[in-house]
Amino acid sequence: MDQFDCLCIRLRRASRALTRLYDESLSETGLNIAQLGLLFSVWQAQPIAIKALAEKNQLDPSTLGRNLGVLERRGLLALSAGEDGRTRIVTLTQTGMGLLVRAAPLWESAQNRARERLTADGERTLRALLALLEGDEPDLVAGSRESPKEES
Amino acid sequence: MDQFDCLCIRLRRASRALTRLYDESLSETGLNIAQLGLLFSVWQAQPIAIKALAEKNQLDPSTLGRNLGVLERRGLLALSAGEDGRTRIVTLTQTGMGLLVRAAPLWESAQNRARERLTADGERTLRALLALLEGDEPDLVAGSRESPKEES
DNA sequence: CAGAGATACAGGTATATACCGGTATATCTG
DNA sequence: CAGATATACCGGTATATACCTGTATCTCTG
Repeated sequence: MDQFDCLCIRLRRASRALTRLYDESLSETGLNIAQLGLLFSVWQAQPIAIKALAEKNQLDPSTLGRNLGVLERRGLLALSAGEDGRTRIVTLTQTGMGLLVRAAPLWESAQNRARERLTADGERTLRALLALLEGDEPDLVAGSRESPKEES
Repeated sequence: MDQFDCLCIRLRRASRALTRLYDESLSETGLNIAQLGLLFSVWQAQPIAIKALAEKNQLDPSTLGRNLGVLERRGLLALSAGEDGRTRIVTLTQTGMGLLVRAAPLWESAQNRARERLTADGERTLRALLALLEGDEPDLVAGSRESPKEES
């Protein structure tokens, strides 16, 4: 029972290690992988309210709100009032889009380094397992890539 | 290219989700899964210096130091000076040991819930993949459980 | 043994993360 | 339409995480 043998602890440990790997690749952009993922997510979904973006990313809305604040202060995205007066609408700025483009090859390099640590087969399985853990539709082992849209 | 298709982002998302699952099970103990893992790790390795414990857990030493501080303030573990005047030695207190014992069944319940989301086969593969990501010896696919000791 | 270098930690700063409670706005109901 | 309820967000609080810098201690070298 080395290291607790706790799935969660192991997943957290792997998550930290992998985060360090990606963050290192991204360092020259001043972004970490969490921020890059958020920028990308906004780009995909904009304009989008905080709540919806939080669901899409499985993040607590208040957590997401603060994370967005960091990126807004750097001028990478904009928060504006929605038609529904309660909501705040997130969009990417030109600066944010530019940084996203500039970060892309660095991200790819990190992704490749990560892949080197996984066999191709292992990677496919990992994706399926992560989907399970994330609570997606149990797509397991299926290599079906083009799910047209998440029901969000 | 749903959701960035970034291994790191997906791993982080899964880590958050799984953490919430375990934390929920542990809530009545006032511990989260990170703290429980730390207590367990101390129990296994005590007496141990912060640096060594950090390596064992693949945590930044300063991060670990602060995390230990939280548990020390709750009286769950003790920090004392080592023979080497630079080091601080961590040991579990009686209270800490008691809480560890009390938390065990709750942790097991969480672990079982986590397993329900994974097939048994998937779990074995996940472990192997996590080992890869964590940089352990590439044990992949081997079901060998009893590795006598980590080289730490 | 004295000074140089290495090591272990503490603390500053910043971000990520979650929960809870408060406020503003929207929607529903009588 | 007024009051009740629901929703979206914000800010407080706490913890997790990492990097960088400073300080104390140890070790090595001349």
